[in-house]
Order: sequence, then structure tokens, then C-alpha cells
Amino acid sequence: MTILGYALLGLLAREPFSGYELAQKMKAPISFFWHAKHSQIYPELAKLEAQGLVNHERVEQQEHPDKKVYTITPAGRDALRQWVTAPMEVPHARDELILRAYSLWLADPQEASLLFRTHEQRHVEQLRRYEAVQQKIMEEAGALQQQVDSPDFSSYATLALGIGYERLYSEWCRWVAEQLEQADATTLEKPSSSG
Amino acid sequence: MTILGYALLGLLAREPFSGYELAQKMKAPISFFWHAKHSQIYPELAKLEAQGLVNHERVEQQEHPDKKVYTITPAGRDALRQWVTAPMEVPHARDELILRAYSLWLADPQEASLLFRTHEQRHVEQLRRYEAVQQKIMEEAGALQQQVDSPDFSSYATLALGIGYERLYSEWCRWVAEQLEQADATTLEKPSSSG
DNA sequence: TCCCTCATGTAAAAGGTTACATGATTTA
DNA sequence: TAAATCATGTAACCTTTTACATGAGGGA
Repeated sequence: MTILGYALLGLLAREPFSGYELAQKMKAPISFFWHAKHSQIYPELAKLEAQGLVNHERVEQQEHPDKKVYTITPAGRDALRQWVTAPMEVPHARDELILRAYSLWLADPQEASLLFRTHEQRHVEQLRRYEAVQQKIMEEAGALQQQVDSPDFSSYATLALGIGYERLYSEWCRWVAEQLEQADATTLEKPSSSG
Repeated sequence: MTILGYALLGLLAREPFSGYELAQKMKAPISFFWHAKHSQIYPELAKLEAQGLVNHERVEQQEHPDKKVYTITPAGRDALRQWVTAPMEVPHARDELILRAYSLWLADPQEASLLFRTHEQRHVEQLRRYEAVQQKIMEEAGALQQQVDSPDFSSYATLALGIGYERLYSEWCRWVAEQLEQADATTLEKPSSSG
């Protein structure tokens, strides 16, 4: 089984969905850290069904094409449950911007600070969106997050990391940009005297 | 050009290396957020050379096989410099453990807390290693990080994010584990009375 | 003798993205 | 009339991982 398969099972364990709906959900990464496109999702659903982990029923619609609504089976739920706690290696994270930072010393500081300011902004915006969701949960729920056997706790846990991640990332971008801007200002003050 | 190509150029811009040495470096991700295997690196070096971005010379060794030492060309340096500040989409991060957390509500809390404690430990260990490197830099350098046109600043910037990332991640794992353990303790106190 | 490191590659398979393909309905 | 949404798929391509392949030298 692939990770994508478990991602789909994770959604279907909460509620039945069509392939199209699953694809919509996975445009923005579920749990904030996994995404996929419809071209990958449709074949994967077929594989899951072949393994008896999901079923589908055709739902007729007026004014829209029919859809196939997928439901998780008890076997699918078991497979998902086992996967959640199975041993796992620490995966290496991949991030292009950080890789670029590794060669930042070669770049023009002004151009570079622009790039990092742009990314700072994007991550701040994402952070605000996540914080708004958290705010809503806080208002509605209160102590509800304590129930670790409810999907709401799981969602809240991933949201909490998402917030921490965006906060860390945006602050790092800002710090890098500030360093670049300070260096640039210093260069302008003393055009050709250093150390 | 692929991102891997720029990753290799980023290393070669600092110092010439053989394919084998590059592969060693990229076992642990460079800039803490990009890794690759030798099977990907050797063909990529050939492509870079075909594009005139790197050159190699054969270096004979006693007691070891000959090696091809690659050097970045002025064209390679230019390509790298331009890439660093080029516009870039925010890439979606991928993380299996966080995806698992999304289905945590299905799992056995004891088994799950074990998984999260294991990952907490691993990230704490990584954090300690990074902090040790940072400590060394602080002692040796002092104000050296200010020079944004030195490779040391770039390395320091990526290290800073690496530390923040490991701290965030390990604390999140601990928090999740604590929630699971508290719920488990509560269940033991009152075996079948809730609310 | 067997395994590890050094050193460089290729091949096959898996995972993921982009593009192709179709067709109805609604909104601008 | 054109674009967007709903709905489901396939094909080609690119990237990455795993496995195959070879061979010398050093240490247990």
C-alpha cells in the first residue's frame, strides 16, 4: 500500500466521498502535509477497491454528471488503523527555498531579500488562515480537543503543527530578509571599506 | 535544469568534489532540506557537464580507484546565482507522520504514544547535533555571520531553520504523546464513565 | 573469509506532475 | 459565446528509489 492510499482511507474513514471531492480536498494538503491531483487519485481508488478496502456506489444527480461515492470497508478501517501506529523511518524533508538559501552568498542581496519577503508574506497569510480556523474551533469546542478518539482531536493536532510550521517559516524568511537588507544598507554607507 | 542540478552546483560553488563525495554529502540532506542518492547524482553530473556548467578532471589515487573531481564553471556559477533569486511557487510540504496524525483517532493510544515518543526522541537527537554545530560556529566566528556574501552565512541561515524545525517537530511529538497518555490514564481511572 | 569503504555507473520500478480526452450545465 | 464547475478517466513524462553490476584495498 502507498501513502496516498492511506491518505484517501484517512478521509473516507471520516465520511464517504467521490473521487472528485477527494481531489478537491487534496488540492490543499490534508493534515496540512499531504496533497495529490485527481490523475493520481482515480487510479488509486480503483486499487483500493480491488483490495476490498473501499466500495463505491453510483449516485445519480440532476443537472450534474453521476458520481461514484466511495465508502471505507471494515478491512479498510483496519488497514488504516494498523498503518497509523506502524514503525516508520524519519523521512527527509525537501524544501527548495531552503536549498536556495544555501547558495544565497552568491546572490544579489536586494533581489534575494525580495524573494524572501515574498515568501514571508505568503507564509504569514497561510498562518492567519490557520489561526482563524483554530480560533473558530476554540470558540465552538472548548475542551473537546481532549478526546483523542475523535477526528476533531486529530484535525486539531495537525492544525497545531501547521500553525507552528508557518510561524517558524515566516519568521525565518523575515530574519533572512533583514540580514540581507542590513548588509545592503551597510554597503551603501561605506562603499568600499570593510575590515 | 532540475533542482538536484542546482543542489550539486551549490556544493561545487563552494569547493570541487567527486561524484562519490557529493553522494556522501547528500545522504544527510544539504541545507538540511535536500537529499539524493548516488544513482541520481552520477547521471545528473553528466548532464551538468554536457551543458558546460561543470568540468571534471580525473585524479589518480594510490590504494583507491581513480576519481573524477568536478569543478563549477563560470557559466555554472551564473546559472546558480540566477536560480537563487528566481520567482518560486510555495511548494507543498509532505510528511507521513503528520498524515498519520490525521487518522490518530482510530488508533490505540498506547501504541500511538510509543510511535510519537520514538519520533520525539529522534528529532531531539537531531536538534542536539544541530545545536552543537551552532555552538561551534558561535565560538569560532562571532560576528562572522553578518557577511551575507560568505558561504558561512548561508550555512548558518539554513542551520538556524533546521534547529527551529527540529525543536518545533520534537515538541509537537511530545505534545501529541502527552495527550494520548493523559487520555489513557483517564480511561484507566474511570473505565466506562465519560461525561 | 567476509564485510566495509572507496569509486562509478546502469536498469527497473515506483511515485508524482502535466497534458490529453470527453461531456453536461451554469454563469458572465 | 466563452469560461468555469462538475465529473471521471488515461497517457506521457519526469523524478526518485531500489536494485543490479563491477572491482580494488583494508580490517576483523
